[in-house]
Amino acid sequence: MLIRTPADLGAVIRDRRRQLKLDQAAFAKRIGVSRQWVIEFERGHPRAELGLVLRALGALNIRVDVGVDVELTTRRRAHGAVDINAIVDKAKRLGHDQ
Amino acid sequence: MLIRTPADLGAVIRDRRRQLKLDQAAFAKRIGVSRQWVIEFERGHPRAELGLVLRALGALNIRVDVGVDVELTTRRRAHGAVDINAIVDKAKRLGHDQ
DNA sequence: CGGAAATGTCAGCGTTCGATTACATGATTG
DNA sequence: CAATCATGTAATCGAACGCTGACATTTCCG
Repeated sequence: MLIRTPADLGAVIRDRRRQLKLDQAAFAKRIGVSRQWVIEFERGHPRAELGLVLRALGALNIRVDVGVDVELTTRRRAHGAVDINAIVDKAKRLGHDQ
Repeated sequence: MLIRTPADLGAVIRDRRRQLKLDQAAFAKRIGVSRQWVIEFERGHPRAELGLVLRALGALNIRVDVGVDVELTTRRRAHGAVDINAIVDKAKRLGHDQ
């Protein structure tokens, strides 16, 4: 999923956390933050600390990829799958904006 | 590129900023932070605010993608784009597990 | 229904962010 | 060399983070 805002990330994490059947307390403990933090972050807190965010993502096995727009930064996927995503992404971009 | 730590992100941004021939001051101004912030962030500051980080990435036209390992979670796009990704992802998922 | 579990809210508190300002070092170039 | 620009360092300071702990609310089953 394409991330644009902190709220996007919060939603992703919440979904994933539930998918893994973790409650906020267990999740918080696992990444070493308070339950409060989880609540605020899932709500899209824009000032959450980067390090904690990355820990949270890692704990849920969520991959973070960054790459420049069109050229360069070819990405490979975790499992030797098709790179159809790359193709699709490129197509979408050309068809839309930026 | 796969992001694991704040330092990874700092490096990406620094590279990209230079690629675009922006100095720290101009870059900082563009995203509405102090030059100090840029310095610390490029150095890998782990407690940088998520919102500012995303703004910085956006200002440099760096995409941020997140996704679960093999299975994936998402649907829900920011702007009405094709959901081919979802389809592809689902297909991949069916082929693998869960 | 009733109670437990999960989630959300509130209020204090120490710590630290990020802005600001000023100066120091580095690199480039005339 | 000297001037200029880019980058790094330092110190102050208000604002906000994230933690703790207690309570409220919602959700979920027996």
